[in-house]
Amino acid sequence: MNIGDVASRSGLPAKTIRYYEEIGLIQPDRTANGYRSFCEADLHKLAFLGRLRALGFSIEDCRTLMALYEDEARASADVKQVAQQHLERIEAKIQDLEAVRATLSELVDSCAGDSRPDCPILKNLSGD
Amino acid sequence: MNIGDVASRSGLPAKTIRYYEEIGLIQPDRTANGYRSFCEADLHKLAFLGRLRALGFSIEDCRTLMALYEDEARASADVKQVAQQHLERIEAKIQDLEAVRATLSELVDSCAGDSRPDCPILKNLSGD
DNA sequence: CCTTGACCTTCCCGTCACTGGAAGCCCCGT
DNA sequence: ACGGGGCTTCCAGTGACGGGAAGGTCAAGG
Repeated sequence: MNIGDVASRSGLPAKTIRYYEEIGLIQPDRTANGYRSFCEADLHKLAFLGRLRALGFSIEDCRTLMALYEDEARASADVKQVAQQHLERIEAKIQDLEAVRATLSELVDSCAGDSRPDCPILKNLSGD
Repeated sequence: MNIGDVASRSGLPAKTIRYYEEIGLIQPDRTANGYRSFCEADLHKLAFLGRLRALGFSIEDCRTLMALYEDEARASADVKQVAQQHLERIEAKIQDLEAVRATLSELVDSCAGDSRPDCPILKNLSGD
């Protein structure tokens, strides 16, 4: 398979696949003409990476999880720990965003939103 | 005031303040020796920017809001629109993160997290 | 008067995970 | 033989800074 094939089959852009090779997440073969040559296992890995990234795992987490994925002697506890930590980061981020949403929501509601210049949003944010 | 003073009084790092000058958000004076010289209005603007950034507004939004803040003839509707759009982006992001949280949470719960290699997390994410 | 140390300046590189684009090779169909 | 699409590498840019180097400036202490 050429890169275009794995790109369409994995849903990842070709650019991203080249980048993943560059940083060592995958090691596709090369044909005589210099083209990358992907096997089914490569495709499988790329799909795996795509799902990890869609869940917001960092590239470093992906590297760790990929190593665990390929390690037949892994302990599931190691996988769980990475996922758990990521879950905690996600939950913290949700909390932050909810605080922002609450503040913004109040500000938006407090503003008439008409043609007059008086604006409680600016008033509040500029320090009263 | 030198940059160190406004940094500690605004809570923004000096690096950030220089950056804000570089991109035109503020225009502090200079003294004869080349040092930036900030007035109270500059400090006020920086505090304003700090609050906007803490709410997650982009620099471009900050630029717009700063212009509206300085425009005595603004319409509050323009301010409200910027805030409203940002609120919508925040809400969309919260939704995304909550979907991720739900998925991750299920995965984490499904994994025994012991010394054995069997891992529903990897199984699920690698495509069953 | 000299030095020390804290402050200031600019400049350049690094972050993270790509994305866009240029220049050039390769392969297939007509 | 040629045109068009796909492939290659390399370089630059993204957003919003942060780290650190090299060097100028200022106030206080010896």
